[in-house]
Amino acid sequence: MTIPRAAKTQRRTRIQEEKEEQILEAALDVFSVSGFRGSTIDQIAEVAGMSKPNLLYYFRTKEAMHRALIDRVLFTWLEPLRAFDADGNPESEIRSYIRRKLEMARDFPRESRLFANEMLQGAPHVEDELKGPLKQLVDEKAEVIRSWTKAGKIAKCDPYHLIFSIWSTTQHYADFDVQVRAVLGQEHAGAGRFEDAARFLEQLFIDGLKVKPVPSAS
Amino acid sequence: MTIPRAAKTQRRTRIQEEKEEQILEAALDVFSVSGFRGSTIDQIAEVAGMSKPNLLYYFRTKEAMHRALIDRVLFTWLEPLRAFDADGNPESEIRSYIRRKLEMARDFPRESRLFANEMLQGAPHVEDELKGPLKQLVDEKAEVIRSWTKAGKIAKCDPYHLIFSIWSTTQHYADFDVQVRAVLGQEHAGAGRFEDAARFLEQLFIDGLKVKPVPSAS
DNA sequence: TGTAATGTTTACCAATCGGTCAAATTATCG
DNA sequence: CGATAATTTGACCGATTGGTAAACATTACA
Repeated sequence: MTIPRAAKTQRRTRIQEEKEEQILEAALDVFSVSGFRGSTIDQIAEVAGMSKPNLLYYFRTKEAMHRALIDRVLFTWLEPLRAFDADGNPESEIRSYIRRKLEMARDFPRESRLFANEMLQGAPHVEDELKGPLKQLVDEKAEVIRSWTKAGKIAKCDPYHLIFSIWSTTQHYADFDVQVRAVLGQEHAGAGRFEDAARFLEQLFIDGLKVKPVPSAS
Repeated sequence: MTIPRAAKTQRRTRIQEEKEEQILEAALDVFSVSGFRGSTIDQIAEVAGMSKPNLLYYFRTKEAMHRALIDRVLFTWLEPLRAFDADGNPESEIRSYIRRKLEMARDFPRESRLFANEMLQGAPHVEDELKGPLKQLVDEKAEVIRSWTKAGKIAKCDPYHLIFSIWSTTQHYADFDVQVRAVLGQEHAGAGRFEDAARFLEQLFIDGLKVKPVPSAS
């Protein structure tokens, strides 16, 4: 037998793991910038440093590569939300969630852009994951937040939109990095930018969610 | 003379205006979903309901079409920020800025996605506009906000990151519309979604920016 | 109306696209 | 070692890409 396609093998060899890793790494580079339609196998092959047919030996189609990449990244991407603890102190939980999301935007901007690209295109490849596992996780955490508002631990607010606003503000620093850099210019460049953003967002969300004193008569 | 290209004409005819409008409308449809690289002239031609060479009669290249589209959209897109009034009441200015941005995300989601796509790709076609006119406008408005914080009218905060967070939270509802829909599901669907988002964001930013009472001794 | 400028389309081009194939090369293991 | 399976690649395929040439159709206007 000449072609026992890598995907069909029972045990994955050392070479398979290495090469698949190498390919997905390159694919992340390319897909995260140009999206699915705008990326070509040749680009990925060049970045990966291997021939195009070699890529297609490990992933049968461009779509299979994209699929595998999204699946792998989606799990780790939701890690911070999963860590959200119902029993913790609301203020510190929200604070550390923002921190973690912001760190991910800083340390894994390509992953953030990969998803952003997918969303912009209407999520043709991941709509099921959104409506399934993602929605389920968010529903669960939204319930936690709602219990906090009902207990008077934080201000009354829509938990879903709270989550959306944390997602958007933090991921903005990865997805719109060019714009952020252009607007801030050289004067605010460097490592300080991350700390500035963290400080601002923590202040905004913590103060914005503090329980308001009931206005007394007069 | 056989080919006095439309672009070279001094006076624009009625047909030129109509067709260019028609083309840019279709281009917005396509570019906003697939980005520059992922979009094809054929797609745009089909949406516009005209032949490919006919498009290229009005815009010499795909890049020229994209360029013209961005230029036209960029101006109106910054309108809400331009309306930001230094002499107004801080709270109501911020509130109405959020409102306006959110309305734009609702009414012009394609324009929002067009920019998002461009940013994700590293803004290869608009970096100059970002570093020039955009930065200048933001610098100006940031100074207004800074004067408000110094006067004690709103809480001390970084004005740039405040603007970023308003941009990201509002545009999120256009750019990540699929995700928002998937997570909220049917129960929160419909027109109410917009009002929910507006209520949440106004609360978050207004309360988050209220001046904090100086903690007195003990 | 005539005619010159403007607008539109069919046919086409070279380059690139996703993907295949068979031959060549390398790793694995008895 | 030998042989079998796993890996890699150059050559290639039909379809699609951005764009052109030139013939054809329509409009504007004297």
